[in-house]
Amino acid sequence: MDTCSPKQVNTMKDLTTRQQEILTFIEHYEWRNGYWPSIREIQEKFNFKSTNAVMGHLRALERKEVIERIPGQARTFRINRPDAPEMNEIPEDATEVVDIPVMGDIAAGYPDRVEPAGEIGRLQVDIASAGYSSRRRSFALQVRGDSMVDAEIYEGDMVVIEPRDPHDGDIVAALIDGETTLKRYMKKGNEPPYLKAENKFYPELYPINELTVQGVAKAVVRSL
Amino acid sequence: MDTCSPKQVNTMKDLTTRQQEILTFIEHYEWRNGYWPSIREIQEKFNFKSTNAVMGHLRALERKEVIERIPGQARTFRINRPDAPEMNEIPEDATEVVDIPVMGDIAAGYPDRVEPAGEIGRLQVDIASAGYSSRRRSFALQVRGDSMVDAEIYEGDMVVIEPRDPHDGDIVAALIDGETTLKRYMKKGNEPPYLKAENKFYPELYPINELTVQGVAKAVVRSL
DNA sequence: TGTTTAGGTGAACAAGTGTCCATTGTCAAG
DNA sequence: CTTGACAATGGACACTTGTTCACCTAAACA
Repeated sequence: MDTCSPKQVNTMKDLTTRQQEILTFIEHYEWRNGYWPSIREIQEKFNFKSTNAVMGHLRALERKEVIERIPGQARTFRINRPDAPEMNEIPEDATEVVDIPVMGDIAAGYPDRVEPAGEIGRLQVDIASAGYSSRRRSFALQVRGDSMVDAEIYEGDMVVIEPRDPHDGDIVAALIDGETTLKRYMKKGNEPPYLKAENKFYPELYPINELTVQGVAKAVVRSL
Repeated sequence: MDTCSPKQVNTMKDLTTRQQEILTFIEHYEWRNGYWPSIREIQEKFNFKSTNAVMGHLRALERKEVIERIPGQARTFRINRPDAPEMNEIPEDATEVVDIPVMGDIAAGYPDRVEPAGEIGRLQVDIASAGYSSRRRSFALQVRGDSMVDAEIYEGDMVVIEPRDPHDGDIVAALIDGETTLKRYMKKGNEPPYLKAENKFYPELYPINELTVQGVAKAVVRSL
């Protein structure tokens, strides 16, 4: 796909060739090893004399929102792949399928406290059709409550959730009053974020803390 | 070696309950976060007062060849799952899964006359979650138009269609004016059946003949 | 000509993190 | 009773690793 065109045509966004190389290495490393590289491993791969060379590129990638990192913690990358194709442009290899556990009884806790046996089923959605970006981590929830009817999500729907930090406008799975419900995540500028129900009969605002948001909704599946 | 105790039946191999818990946590953590936990994060999760409690269990898991680790390196796990399903294949405990072609340009003809090459993608939904009843010949459609907004089905949604005779109240894929749209199939008693758009701005009734109805909608999938 | 941006060097620090030692306790098997 | 596997405490050490500060080069830009 990406042939070496003379122009500075980057695969995604406005990544520099170097930045793209770094990103590719990180992705490949994880693919091969199952865990992420350390800064110094990246340094070594590119024969940098200083770890700060790597740091600079990572900072750039973070600024361009291509990757996410947990400050101070080793080997913790997250890659934001905007390669989730639009509905109409499903690639040829779209048969790639992800197996998603349906966490039915999630209300009492967080996903990582839910026993695997707690699944009420499994949902299989191919990457393209569900807007899947990372093949791990995601799970599905069955919607309880009517807090999102104004966003056309109804009780009983299955929502594919990808655990990641939300951005303004995302629909998120939020733990409120011990129950996981869907809310719209709103964050304007430097103001504190808040959650908003898409139902005119619900209170507009909800309190939010670090533990509230469990993930971002990527797709809806409804049985008729 | 093998102490054939009558009880203590562990999920896999001969893992202790505690070891199984640790393993499960590690797997869950990675599945949720995309990277592996540190020793101290495991310690914290289980309220151990010492990291060495974790070390003991990890050593045991390594000895039993359930996990692998790279000595001295942070957050580098490998999990040997003898039952690990391939990325694309469906685990045994999953409900039956159907592979559905997404027929994008279906308006001009009937589903069974459409070439497989006409697919714009594939959708994989398991039977339970999509209310799938028959695995034959089903296909998916991307909704164009707003004829079903009052039934909470919107433009861009993917609808799983099962070709069969409709019953009263079913949502059907109907060929009207050379385009496939969704309509509600109505048949009361001995009266002739008719189709009804679930949009108050559309005409209520549509003509119907044998060839009009292409199938019955079984599920909706929507990307967010 | 000064300024910005990308890319990089070098060195040092501090927090994150894996590892190890010595000890305690429980419980089932021999 | 002894032995060994399992479980856990407590503290300490040293390597791994992310981070930062100061400084450099080159190209692009206005």
